[in-house]
Amino acid sequence: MPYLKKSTPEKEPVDCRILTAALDLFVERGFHNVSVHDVQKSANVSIGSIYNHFGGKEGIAKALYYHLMKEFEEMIDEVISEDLTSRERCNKIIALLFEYTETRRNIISYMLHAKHREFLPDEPPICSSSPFKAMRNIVQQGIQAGEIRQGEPWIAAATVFGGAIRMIHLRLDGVIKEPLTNYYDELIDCIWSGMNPETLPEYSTQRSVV
Amino acid sequence: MPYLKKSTPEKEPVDCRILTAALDLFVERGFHNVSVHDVQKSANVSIGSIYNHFGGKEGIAKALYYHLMKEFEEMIDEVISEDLTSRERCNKIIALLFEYTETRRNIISYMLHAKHREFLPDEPPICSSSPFKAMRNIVQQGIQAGEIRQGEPWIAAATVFGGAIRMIHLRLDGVIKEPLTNYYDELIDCIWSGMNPETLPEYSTQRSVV
DNA sequence: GTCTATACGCTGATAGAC
DNA sequence: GTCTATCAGCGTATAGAC
Repeated sequence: MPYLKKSTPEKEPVDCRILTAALDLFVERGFHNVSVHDVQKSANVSIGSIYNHFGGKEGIAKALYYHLMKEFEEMIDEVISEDLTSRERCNKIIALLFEYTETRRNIISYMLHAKHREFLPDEPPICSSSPFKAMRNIVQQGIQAGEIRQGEPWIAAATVFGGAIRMIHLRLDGVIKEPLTNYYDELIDCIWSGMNPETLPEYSTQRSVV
Repeated sequence: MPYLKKSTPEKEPVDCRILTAALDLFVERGFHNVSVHDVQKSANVSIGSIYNHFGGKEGIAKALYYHLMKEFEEMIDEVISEDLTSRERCNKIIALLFEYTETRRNIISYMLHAKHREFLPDEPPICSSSPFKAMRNIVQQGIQAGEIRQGEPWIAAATVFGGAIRMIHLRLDGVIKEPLTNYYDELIDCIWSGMNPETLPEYSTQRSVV
């Protein structure tokens, strides 16, 4: 399960050390509250080295963005490549996102806030980037296959993934105290069955669709 | 309908001019890419005046945050004070949020991203702030009243409001091109009925619950 | 209370030795 | 490719006149 592989910080190539150090610092203090010197110290590299590899602080942020985006995309692609229904694919993506929110907190945090922080002015917003497009495509295919209820594509995608993304935000902000994985089954059931009291909870019977 | 009242920029008291100018600049360029001089010029005030009123750039951001938070809270309180069911209250809040996303874009944007931008380090994250708590309370009451399906409070709140908030983000990022108000009815239906294809669309028959 | 002019620290970036 | 030393500019904040 090599989704979003973690780079071991010691004895990695220089550019990897820089990126991992920068990731942690950016997420903890925020991009603008981190100086190149901070990254340099934290990564045990010289300033010159940083400028040689990435051309500056913004260069680091961009490289980080592209790198994580690519891994995210690969994760989605792997889910797509498996033989699953569209609904199962949606569920699996949510399960993976929850899992990585717990185990790779900073990666998820950086990706979710990348555009809203003020670096990367020329980059397209993350929600229009290709992994998110792929997620919307999955929902689209589900609608065409009759697995997901008919409707406007944006609304469908937002309804399927909106609750999960919201919970990730709440968890990252420390508002939700328990691991997200505890909430997975019930959330999945809410997504598909809705919040109407007439719809009976089903999640106790259809556990672990993943 | 005085929710989140707009302050007319001309001939307002000085501190109001500063706040409205700062709001626009902060949202457009990002907090850290705006200097005090920028605010000063845009508001037609002197730097000294800014420091007299707010004590610095962070002071402006905080005052703005508290001011908007208070108005947001009043909006929620007004909805609560009306004689509505919990579900209608949820719907109305979503309708209002959509409306203000279209008409007061910068206010919504600032509030949504306030914590994720790097100012206000000591402030509690916005999702744990009182208006958001009030929204979760409404959901809770709906569950107790049997209007909303039983379940874990966080999941219930995230499912009810998550899709809407997600769409607001997509709209603010320019990914969704149409006004959000166009999507209101169908989204509401998805929230309560779920994405299961067996649930029939109802929104054509129960329009304008607000 | 409002303004202008000024100070000074920090930070991104470069030069040049090794 | 890596490092240290150094620079230049920006941006916050203050001092002090009005």
